[in-house]
Amino acid sequence: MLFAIQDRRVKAYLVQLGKGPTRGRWAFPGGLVRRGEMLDDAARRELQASTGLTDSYLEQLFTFGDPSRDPHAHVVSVAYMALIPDAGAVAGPSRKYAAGGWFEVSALPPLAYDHALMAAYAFKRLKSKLEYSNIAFALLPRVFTFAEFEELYSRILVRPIDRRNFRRRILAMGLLRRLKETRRGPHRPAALYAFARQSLQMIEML
Amino acid sequence: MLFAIQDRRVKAYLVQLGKGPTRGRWAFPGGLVRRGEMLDDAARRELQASTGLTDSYLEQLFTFGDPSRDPHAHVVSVAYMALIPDAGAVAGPSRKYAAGGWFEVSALPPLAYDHALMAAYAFKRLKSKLEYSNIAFALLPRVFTFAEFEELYSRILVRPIDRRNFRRRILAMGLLRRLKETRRGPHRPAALYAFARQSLQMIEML
DNA sequence: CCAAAAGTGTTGGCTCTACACCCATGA
DNA sequence: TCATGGGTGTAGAGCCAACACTTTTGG
Repeated sequence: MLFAIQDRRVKAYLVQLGKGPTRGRWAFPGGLVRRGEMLDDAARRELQASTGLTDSYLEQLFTFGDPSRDPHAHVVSVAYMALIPDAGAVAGPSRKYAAGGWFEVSALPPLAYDHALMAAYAFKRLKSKLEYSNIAFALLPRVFTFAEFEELYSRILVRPIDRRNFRRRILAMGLLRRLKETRRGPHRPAALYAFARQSLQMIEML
Repeated sequence: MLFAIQDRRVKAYLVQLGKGPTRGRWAFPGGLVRRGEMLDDAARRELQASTGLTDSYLEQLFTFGDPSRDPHAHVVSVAYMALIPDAGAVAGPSRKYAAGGWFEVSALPPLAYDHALMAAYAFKRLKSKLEYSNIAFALLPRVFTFAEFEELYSRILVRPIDRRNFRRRILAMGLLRRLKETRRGPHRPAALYAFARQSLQMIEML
């Protein structure tokens, strides 16, 4: 399950299934683990195959094993969540799928199998991890303004955030590094920030 | 992976493997999912087979799929954690295992496969869940004194707890119901408590 | 000079922590 | 009456939430 921010919205990448009874339905990309392969490696390989992405934050979520979840056979799926900073980096679906595209997580189309359940699970995890880790680093570009950072939080947590209190807390926490440069635009220039660490660290946050 | 409190210590139930190259090593009980079986059902069935337990809190933890974790074959294991209030309720190991017993989690014997990793993972999860849910209900009998409740927390969190502050917070939270009865002993009788809910609920706690 | 987004402080209430003594009972 | 564990209150500090105006720039 791949997520990214696009047009200031939280979006998920879905593929359209090409054949079989689920033909035409949308779903998260996935595939089979190979014999002798690590689960994480299999997840990375499938992600690369369906989107072209080679580097991204990847995390095991949950394992779904209801025998009726796939009408074909008893399939056990180990769900992974991947996060990327730029939805545009996705190459497009592999030949395996009829189409691929980004959908707002609050308005996903009907999904095949039990993927709606998976999506709910993933989004819940993302939300809670945002509150006690620096996981946002995986969803933002290397360098960003504080406003972008703040909006990410308000979008994922689905609640308004007090700018002043939020800024104070985050900066006191040392989560971000302030850069010397600013971003110039049609209005007052904004200071640029980067994450102090580009790897996951747990923190007491909100 | 089964955990319980015994003699005021946090303990895990281990079985001794009977045959094969891992003969004599201790491990968590486990087994194969049957075709057409739900994962949770399989976990319950294996728990029942190795301990006789039919009811207990059960939660999926994580899926371990390193192909080298089992020298025999590429086995993917979906780890579950079970919690019970009374270590004495375990019937003893099934014929499948040579022996079974309870071990303090801080002093486990060397474990087969990657089970030490699993144990660390489970204990970490238990610790953190204790802080933001009422999961303790699964580790305590129906009725208990506040001292027992408090000791559970200090044992699992591995830190001392201020009795007065802790009591105030927990009671204010409405997590417990105070019963009319008291437990009489060689000293001042202790008020008895029960959980307000006997099912998992998430709460902002500590 | 206007529009738009960036940036900044203070106060009151509340919560948390630190801390030590009295109580009830059985032996 | 003594030993043992059960039960309770308060004050000071720190934290958090609420709240609106000024600054900087480009057009």
